[in-house]
Amino acid sequence: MASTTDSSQLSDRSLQLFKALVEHFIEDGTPVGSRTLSKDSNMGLSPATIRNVMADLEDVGLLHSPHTSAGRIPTAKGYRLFVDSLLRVNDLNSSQVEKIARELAPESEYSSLMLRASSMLSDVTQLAGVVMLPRPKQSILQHIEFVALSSNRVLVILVVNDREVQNRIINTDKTYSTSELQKISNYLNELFAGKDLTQVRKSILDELEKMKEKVNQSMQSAIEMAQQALDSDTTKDKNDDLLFSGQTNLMDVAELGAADKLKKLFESFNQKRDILHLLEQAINANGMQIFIGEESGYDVLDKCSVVTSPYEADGQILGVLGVIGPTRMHYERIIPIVDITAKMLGAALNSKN
Amino acid sequence: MASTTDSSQLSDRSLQLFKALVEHFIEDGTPVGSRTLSKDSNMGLSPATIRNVMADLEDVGLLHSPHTSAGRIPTAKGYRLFVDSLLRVNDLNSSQVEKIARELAPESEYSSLMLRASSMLSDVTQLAGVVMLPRPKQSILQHIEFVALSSNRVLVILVVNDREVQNRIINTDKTYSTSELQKISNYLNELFAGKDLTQVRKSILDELEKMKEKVNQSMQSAIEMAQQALDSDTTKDKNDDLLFSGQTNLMDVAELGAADKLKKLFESFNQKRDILHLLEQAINANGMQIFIGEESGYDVLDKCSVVTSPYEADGQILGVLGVIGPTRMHYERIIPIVDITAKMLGAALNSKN
DNA sequence: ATTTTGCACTCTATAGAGGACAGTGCTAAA
DNA sequence: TTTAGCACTGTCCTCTATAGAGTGCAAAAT
Repeated sequence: MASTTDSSQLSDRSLQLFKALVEHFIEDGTPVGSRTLSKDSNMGLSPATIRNVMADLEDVGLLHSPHTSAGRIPTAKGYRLFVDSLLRVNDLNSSQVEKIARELAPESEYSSLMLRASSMLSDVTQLAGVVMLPRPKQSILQHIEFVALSSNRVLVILVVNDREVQNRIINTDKTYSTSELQKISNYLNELFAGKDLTQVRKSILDELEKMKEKVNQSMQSAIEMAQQALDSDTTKDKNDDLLFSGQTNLMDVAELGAADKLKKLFESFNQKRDILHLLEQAINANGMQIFIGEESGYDVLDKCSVVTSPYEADGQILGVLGVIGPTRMHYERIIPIVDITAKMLGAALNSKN
Repeated sequence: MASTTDSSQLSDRSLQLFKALVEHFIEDGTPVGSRTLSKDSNMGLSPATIRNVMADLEDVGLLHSPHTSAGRIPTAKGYRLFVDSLLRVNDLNSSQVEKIARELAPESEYSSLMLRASSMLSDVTQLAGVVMLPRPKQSILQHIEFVALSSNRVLVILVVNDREVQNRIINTDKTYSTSELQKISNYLNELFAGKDLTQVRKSILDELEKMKEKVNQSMQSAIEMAQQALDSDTTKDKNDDLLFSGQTNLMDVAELGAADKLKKLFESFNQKRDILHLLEQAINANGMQIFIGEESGYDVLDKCSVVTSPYEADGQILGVLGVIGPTRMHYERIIPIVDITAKMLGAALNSKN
């Protein structure tokens, strides 16, 4: 078999034709035949010649024929070559850039900013957008506060990592007054503010140990409440850090029209698990990342490509964002959009500090 | 025209046949013909007789023929009659009740409880579930707290209505120390805690007026910060009080298979607006409410029915929940499920106080 | 040696014809 | 009032024929 997987052995002409074919297919969605390509490529080659080249390209696994008398379409491997080596990315026109910049204006609120990024991605690409929220490696406790609710219930508010506010309700054995709670807050803040949550948890255990010796009623209840507060620490639900939007855009993509396929895709959006895994891979690779069809390793993304880019502020990678669409997408348009969105989101977050 | 819209003039026999027809259609999904119905209804009537009755039922607008030689299917009006007068609701088997009770155990956290209610609805009905969160008519400010962030930025935390925590970031003209902020918090809490937010806003304006006379620096900055804090009051995003789940269940409902129709439906789930309006109607009606097809007034819900029930705690109606599915659904099964879910959710919320 | 022409061949998509089928409405008989 | 009989109508399925697109290969042309 001459099917060496190495595409570098292909002639320039072959590659040029291949590129023309992929571009045509992305535009059209129908298999491309030799006659069409002959006209389309403008290289003064007859269909017969093109046929020979195409047969070669099929041998190396870049093309595939749905059936004998159809034209040819790119395989996943073909798309890979196209995207990696052949593609010439569009410049964004300035009105689009402006639109993105406007949507991601730094003055907007944090959570709505992320939401906006996602919906903007889906809007301008007409595909599904996704943003993976920053997941802090450490959780620095900045402030803890207790608010008395009705009988024996206390609302705990934690400010973590300079921005994130968590709250939960704990049940206490007695009813605390506002001033009591304030004393407790003050005490705990003095003790724990600025420390990492895991560290805080450890300290709490230590303190409880000490308690056994010198008994100090108010201090003790403070520590106990802190323990209860951090005990049920949800530290942000793992499922809450993925923001989808524009899924419905995928509903009129013909390739995914199998209904059953689309349903599975939507379900995996809801469960988030698979997509999360994929994006976690993407966050570790530096820079833009493109997963094409089967090669992502997830069946549900069979005929889909995912274009991702990490976004960063202060030189730190915070998360990933991207779009999900059919393998047959306008990469030359999508890629720069994802790229610039990531950069602008980073910039917006940067100016927040 | 003899097409008096009043169905009470129909004979018992007609109604009985009508009921049998609807039941058959709900089971089958295919138009029901006279022959089928003759066997199915077990009334010893020949197809010809049945045909006569069916023609009458069509005249009154309860049935409809897709084309000359198809059987008949119920119209929206037909479903209405069926649901209102003919339907005999199933008893729930105890294992299902148990499952619901387990899912809605009162010990679980508030927000996850609501989420669970929604996903449970979609799970047991295999349709789309929706829960409208309680939207308090008044917002009683219970506690206000300021936390210093980095340079000139202050995190404001509002506790409203005994449970709900809002937070936002404001920019200040100077950097406040923690103790300064605490003083301000204390001052404002004393002044405003327990009052309604709209009332608080008014008071702030009054106070600012007074300021002009007796100048008190610290008080002034406190009031100004409060103003800023409440100014950008999002008071909960209107779009955040609808929880959907199981939308994908609708994807294999054949009636909605028109793809385009399904897309529009999904889009209206995302925008939430229409569904919200519908549920707002449902909250005002007392008790269970069923919207059938076109009669809801929203095109997107063309071939859909929405079964809703308000849920209440402490004798107060808090919100609505329900399921969305094809008009051709098993009402006798769905209705009691929605009903009991609403009751159990209410009970779970009740025991929270 | 490469490219092109010519040609037989293959597969798909589309349209039309025909029949099976389901169900109707109407008339006349029970 | 109900039923039987019957002609009629629309849908759906299957079969067939045909046009069209595209291929691969062999032989001719460059």
